[in-house]
This record gives sequence, structure tokens and C-alpha cells, in this order.
Amino acid sequence: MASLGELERAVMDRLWAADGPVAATVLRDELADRGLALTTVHTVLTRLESKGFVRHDDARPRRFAAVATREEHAAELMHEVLGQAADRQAVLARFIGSATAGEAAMLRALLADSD
Amino acid sequence: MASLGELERAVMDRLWAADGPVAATVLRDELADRGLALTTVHTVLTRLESKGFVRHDDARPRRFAAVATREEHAAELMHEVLGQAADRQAVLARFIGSATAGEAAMLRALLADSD
DNA sequence: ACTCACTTCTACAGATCGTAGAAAAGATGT
DNA sequence: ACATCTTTTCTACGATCTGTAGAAGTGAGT
Repeated sequence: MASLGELERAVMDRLWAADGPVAATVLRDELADRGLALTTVHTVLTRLESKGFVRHDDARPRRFAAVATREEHAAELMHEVLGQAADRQAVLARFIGSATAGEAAMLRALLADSD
Repeated sequence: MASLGELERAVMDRLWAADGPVAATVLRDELADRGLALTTVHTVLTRLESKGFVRHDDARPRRFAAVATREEHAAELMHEVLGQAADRQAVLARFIGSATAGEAAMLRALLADSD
């Protein structure tokens, strides 16, 4: 999966936080502290689209939305890292070994559920 | 964590596959299909060192070794992705939800062990 | 038709990465 | 000790990626 630059990441964060498609102007305003030009936001959105993270409708002020939720994205990344390793068991062992107690508990609960 | 380029990744793969520190010439030979100059290998190794992935001894033909094992590295990446998310539980739920049966089994076993 | 907002196209500077020559430093044979 | 060979470090350069935005194009309302 393609990785994200700093600004791209910030834009994705806003899209993920939004509860629906948002217009570029809204994103620019939400990122007002950066003082970005609207075209900058558009460029970033276009790049995020070509990376497959974002899509837009064709309404007139275009509305942009993340293709996956933040959680889906993170889970996908985790699977990608895991899948790349030859010895998945060893990776998972390390992963569990360095997980917090809370994380381990969550995992146990989740694995129990899916029985 | 810094990310790796294509060649950097290939070099790390060799270092991970090796069972001990290796000299630059060995790496160049292992990557012979790429026809790299020895200095190129050195440059990459130096960069990997500054990113904290590799270290070398001070013997005369320097020996390079990965700082972490491949599995540690992967597990770290997974934790990094997980840790970045606000709602870890949701990410883990997705992660488990899209895990293979084998992965789920491994996780159950690992979590049982650590009881 | 004019204007104004919105969108797309093009551009550019800085960082990273693949690539390696040039120069310096250390080992080796005689 | 010297000349040579190997290894290491320094410097560089082109390609790609990312942040940034101006310029040009398109559409919609008055």
C-alpha cells in the first residue's frame, strides 16, 4: 500500500473524522492553521484519490470521502505487514509478546466472540 | 519508524536471512542480479544505519547486521500502526475480523500461553 | 454575457532513494 | 618501506515523491 506524507495524513485524518463526504473548502478551513491555498487541498485530494484512499462524487462542489474507515485502514496495514512476513507465527508471537495487557484482553475478547 | 526503499528493503531481507553479520561484498554478491557497485551497497548500508535498522562492527572488513530480527521489525510496525489509532479496539476488531482462520488460531494459542 | 466559485493543469522546491565515482584509509606482498 | 589492492567514506546526481500554489479552464447564477 502506498504510504502517506504529512499533509496527506492530516487530510485523511479530517476525512476519517468527518461523518460524511466533505467539500475541499471545508477541509481547507479545518486545516486553517496551516494557511493552505484551496488548490493545495485539491492537489492533495487528487493524489489521495490516485493512491486509492479517497474518492469524490460529481456533485458540483465536489465532496470527498475516505474509501475506508480509519480502523479498516489501520487493520489493513497491519495485515499487510503481517502478510509480508514468511513466518507469521513468529511475528504474531512478538506482537502479542509486546502488546499491553489491555490489548491482550481486547484480543482475547474478540477471539472469543468469533467462536 | 522510517520506511524503506526498494533496495533498502532488499538489503534488509538479506541481512535478516543471514545468520550472522555479513560483509558488504557478500551482500553485493547476493544481490548480483542487480549488478550493484560495492559503493552502492555501502551507501545503502550507511543509510540503513542512520535509520537505525543496521549496525556494524569495527572489524576490518566491516560486518553489518540487522538491529532487530525480521519478526521483531514486523511486530514493531504492527504496534506502530495500532498505537497511532485512537480507537485501538476498533482496529483490533477489524484486524481479527479479516484474519485468516490460521491466524486466529495462532493468536488464540499465543494468548492462552501468556495466561 | 459576466462574474465568481470551483476544478483541473502545470510547476517548482525540498526530501528521499537508487546509483556510483573520487578520495581517503588500511592491509598485503615483496 | 613502498607500491598496490581492498575497503571505507565523501560527494554527487538523476528520479520520484510531497508540499505548495499559480494559471487556466469550466460551470452556475444573476
